Amino acid sequence: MSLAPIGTLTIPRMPVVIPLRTTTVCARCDQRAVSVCAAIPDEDLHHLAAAATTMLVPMGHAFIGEGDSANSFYNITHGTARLFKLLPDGRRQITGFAGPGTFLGLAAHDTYSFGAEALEPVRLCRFSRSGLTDLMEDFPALEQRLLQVACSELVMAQEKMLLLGRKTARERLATFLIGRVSQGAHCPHGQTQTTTLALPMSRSDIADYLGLTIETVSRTLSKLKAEGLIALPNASEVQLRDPAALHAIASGEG
Amino acid sequence: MSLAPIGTLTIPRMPVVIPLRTTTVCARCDQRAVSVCAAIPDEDLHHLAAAATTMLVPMGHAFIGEGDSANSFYNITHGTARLFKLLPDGRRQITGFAGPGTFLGLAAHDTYSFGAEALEPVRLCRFSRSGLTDLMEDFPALEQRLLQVACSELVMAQEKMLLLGRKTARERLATFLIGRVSQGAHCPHGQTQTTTLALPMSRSDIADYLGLTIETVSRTLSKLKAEGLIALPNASEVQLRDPAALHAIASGEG
DNA sequence: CGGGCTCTTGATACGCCTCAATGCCCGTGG
DNA sequence: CCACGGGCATTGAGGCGTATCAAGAGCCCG
Repeated sequence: MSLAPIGTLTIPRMPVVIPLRTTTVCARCDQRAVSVCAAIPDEDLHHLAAAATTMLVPMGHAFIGEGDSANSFYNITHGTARLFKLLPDGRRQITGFAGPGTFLGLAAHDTYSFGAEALEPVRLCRFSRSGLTDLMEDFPALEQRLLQVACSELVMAQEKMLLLGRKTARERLATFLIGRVSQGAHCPHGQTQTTTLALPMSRSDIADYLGLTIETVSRTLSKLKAEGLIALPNASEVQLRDPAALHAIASGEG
Repeated sequence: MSLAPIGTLTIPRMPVVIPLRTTTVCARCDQRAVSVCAAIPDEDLHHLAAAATTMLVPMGHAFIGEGDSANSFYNITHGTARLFKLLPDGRRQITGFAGPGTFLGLAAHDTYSFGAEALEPVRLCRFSRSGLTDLMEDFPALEQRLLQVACSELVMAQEKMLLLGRKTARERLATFLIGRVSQGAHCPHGQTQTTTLALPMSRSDIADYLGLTIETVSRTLSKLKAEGLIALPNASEVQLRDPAALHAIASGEG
């Protein structure tokens, strides 16, 4: 198997996705309500299931390669993936983290303009390009839904441009943390008043997401901690002690 | 009229668009072939014309306000506009320059997530939200076209994130110049071998587009000029003396 | 309990920003 | 037609924020 160096890590190249079974059960999918699949009415679910294939991607493995021909679309049902673009010398920009309910593949013409790797073990539904096209013809609501999704992505992309082009490291981290809350990254055992949220990604991922280095991410988080705005129980968890203040910083008023 | 300070300039707020006439002639529109309107067949053009209103926006004036309720969609037929987002303290990120054929308004939910101002005198077609919705119901091809446009915008947005997050000033300028070529910003009187392209935007606009300052933009252009990669006949024109080298720099190999 | 990893922290360097002055272009008015 | 003035662009000097280089701390897992 060929290996592609990503920072200090080597990520196995495709094909690495593991087909689980060809009969996908959409009726029992707990992500259907929040995903594009909600556009298909209950009585027609068998059409959807026929077009989809459930797959499992091991942690750390790629399932979309930047530049590969875009033959498939994906819908994540479990786990988180990082989406990214690379420069020839290895510089990486993570364009987003895709969690359950996320539809992937819109940002593609003939080839994918981004890569995708599983941050955690990822389960997803795969649709062939032709299969999805057929579905869209039969269910116009699906196409409307995809347009909504694309518009929503576009709004987030512009927000991200503002962050990368004009915000300071401190503002970027605050924006990232506040954004995680609205994305529903709450920690399962978060019981207290203060919002506890999970960071399934490494500092390196956060850095490449925010256009910074791991050192700056670490330093900035430490500073926010010293100021009492956040707490860091461990490297993969953050407690927001003062969400209002963080929000102010994120929007450029801090 | 209320004024909003943008840098050293004051931009008149809406309403500033000037309705030209209610009867829009789509059949004679020279932008139809390249715009979303191409999705409407010739024999149904009267439906399109009925839904559209032609408008003229004076140079420097705003026609979309960030945060305004998104009641309209626009299709630019002449001139160039800048699209941008602002931070409370005035920091600005220009997300894109919209030229003839560009469809505007996709990146909107209930309110616009960006502002738009005419860089040059701009002529555009305005569609009401309901009017466009009706058109999409009658002409599914229009919705497909909008989805294509959205996907294309998404690809460009991700490219821009890579630029803002990971490229140097030199690489950003090279990317900008090369990008202008493919956007067809060739100078009308560009007759020589070397590509001459027009820069209708100010250095300030370029800086806010690339996440830099005007000084860095100016310095970097001067350096590229000193190296013989470009020529600067005047402030609003650039000649690409070595497009190949610029392309290499833009993609991170320079 | 050790090895290897990520994360953190420190010292220094560099690229871009900020502040400031000069130059250029172009429209205006004498 | 040319002198003047204002705005934008260019160029220079210095400072700041983040990157880079380097070392140590914490954590996970065998």
